[in-house]
This record gives sequence, structure tokens and C-alpha cells, in this order.
Amino acid sequence: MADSSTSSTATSSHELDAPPWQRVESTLMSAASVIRQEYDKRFAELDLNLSQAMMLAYVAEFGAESQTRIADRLGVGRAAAGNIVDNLERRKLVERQPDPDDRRVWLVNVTAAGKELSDKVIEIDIVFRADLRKGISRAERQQLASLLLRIQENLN
Amino acid sequence: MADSSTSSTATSSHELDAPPWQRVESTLMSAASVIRQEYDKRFAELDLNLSQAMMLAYVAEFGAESQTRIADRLGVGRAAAGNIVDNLERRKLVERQPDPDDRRVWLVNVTAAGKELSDKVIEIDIVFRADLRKGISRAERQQLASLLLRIQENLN
DNA sequence: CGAAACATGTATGTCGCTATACAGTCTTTA
DNA sequence: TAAAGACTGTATAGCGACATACATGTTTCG
Repeated sequence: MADSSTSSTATSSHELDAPPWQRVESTLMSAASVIRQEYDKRFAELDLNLSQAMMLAYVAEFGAESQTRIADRLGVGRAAAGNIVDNLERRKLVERQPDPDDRRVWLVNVTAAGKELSDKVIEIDIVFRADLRKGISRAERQQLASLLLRIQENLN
Repeated sequence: MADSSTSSTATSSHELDAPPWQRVESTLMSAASVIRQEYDKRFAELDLNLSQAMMLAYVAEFGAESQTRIADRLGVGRAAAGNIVDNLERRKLVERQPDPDDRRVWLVNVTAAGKELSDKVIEIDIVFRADLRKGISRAERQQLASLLLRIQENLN
């Protein structure tokens, strides 16, 4: 579906005559959307979407942290983070433990089953990123990241 | 909110030790999200979100086209496009006209008020893109677009 | 100590999009 | 011409995210 707009953005190399929805900004958002969709698609075999997979991998790596901290790290709101934890907890992939030092807080930790699934998440991620980077050199990736960060910094 | 994850992605220049949610792909999606939010924010003064603004500008430029074609051009589904048209039509910014050649089709056209608002949309877009590009050369933008397209093409 | 200010996690409502199914309308083809 | 198929726009349900409001618990400081 997005491919039609995708191919039309190919004309944005000369920008003067390109309408707003065919410019670099649109290409950027379109690329992000395609990547997110493909992530979701590949994680579907694990019955996870991208948010759940990221949460699981994060918790598996960093262990018992509060939901608020996880939410900040993952760039979602606290409510969304709570929902994702609810879902993963229902499937026994993570578990909530009370924080001994602060009774408001739940510390989220990975279970054995969650750790196992997390390994598969990381594996899929590695394969996907390799696919994504085909034909793109390390230097180009670094410049891409640098440009993206500079664009973001222009918004503060 | 996304800024915390944003600043953490700044460490992704050396990728080997960076966890999955801090890599270039995340930087890309994060940048897209920030751009979308800022677009919404700037169009809010016109009581439009990004989708509505894009639709309005598109219709103002290309005139009477079917909803399906507009949906394809804008990269959304037909149902979503219909909803956006509903909204803009309620506010008398666009109007639906029957296609004389095909009774299934509504041709969407801009009204005088819509054309006027569309000019403001374009103006805001120009200012925003100038802000976004501060300190980024034309050559860099072209390379950015090229890299993004190559990444997208790797997914087909 | 005690009260105000703050932090955490949850519930609720809203928003925008997708996917699906549908009725109405062409278009193709036998 | 008739039947099969394809296309258009819409209704509906579902998902995932956000903002807001709230109850609960904690910290600060007079």
C-alpha cells in the first residue's frame, strides 16, 4: 500500500517541483513506517509486535527496572508501557516484583521462558538489520545516523 | 517524552555495543516520530493534523480526484482517506462531487475556504522544512533521501 | 510530626489507522 | 446479453498509542 507513495517519492531528488508530500521528510516517515511494519511482520512468528519485542529484549538485558524507567527508555508513555507489561506478564514472559525500597514501584523482570524468547527476538533483529543494510556501507550508515540526529536536534 | 530515547540513541555511533533499541533503525523511527509530532503541533494552529493538512494541500493542488487515488498518493487506506474527507467536508474545506463517468466515485475538490487554508498549510510547511534543514547541506539531504530509498528497496 | 508536593502505576476516553466485509457500480468475457 | 469478476466508497471492529484523571504511596520541609 505504502509502496505507491514510496515509488512516487523517488522523484524527490529534484525538490523544487516536488509537492510537500513527496519530499525528504515524507520519505523519512515512509521509510520508518515500512521498517516498523516489517519488524511487526517478522516478530509475528513469535506472536509479538515490535513494542512487545523491544520491551522483552530490554527487560531481558537490563533486568529489574521500574515501568517508568522502561517507558522512558523505550520512548512510550507509562500507560502504554504498563499495557505491554500486562500482556507479557499474562504470557509468563516477564513478572512484576515489588520494589523493596519503594512500595509504589513494580520491578519488571524476565522469566526463563521470556529470556528464551528474547534470544529469538535478538536473532530476528540481527537478520532483519542485515537485510536492511544490504549495499549500504558502514560509513553511509554512520552518516545516516548523524544526519538524522542533526535533524532531530533542529527541533529543540 | 521521546527525547529521552532520542538522547540515548546518540550513543549509536558505535554500534557494536549498542542494544537493538538504540541503533540506526531506532534513530530513524524516532526521527520520523518527532517530525510527525512537530508537524501536528505546527498545523494545530490551523486546527489540522498532518494527515488533514496533507490531504487538503494535495486536493488544492491536484483538484478533483477520486478518494482511492488520493489514498494511494497519500499512503493511507481508503477508509482512512474517507474519514479525512468526511472531516474536511464537514468544515467546508473540500466538497464531494459525483463523477459523471462513474457513479461509484466521488471526486474531491477544494472549496474557496479550503484553498485559502491550503496556502497557509504550504507556508507552514516551508518554514518547518527550513527549520529542519538548518546546518544540513543540499548534498547531504540528497544523500539522506538516497539512503532512505535504498533501505526501503531492501525490503522488497 | 504533619501537610503539601511529588512520583508511580492504572483506568478511562479519544484519536487515527488497518483489516475486513459489504452494497453498489462498472468491466470483461463467454 | 448474461454472468463473473473487479473496483469504489463506507461501515464496523480492533489495535495501539496518547492525554488525563485518579488512588496509592513517598519525600520534603516548615
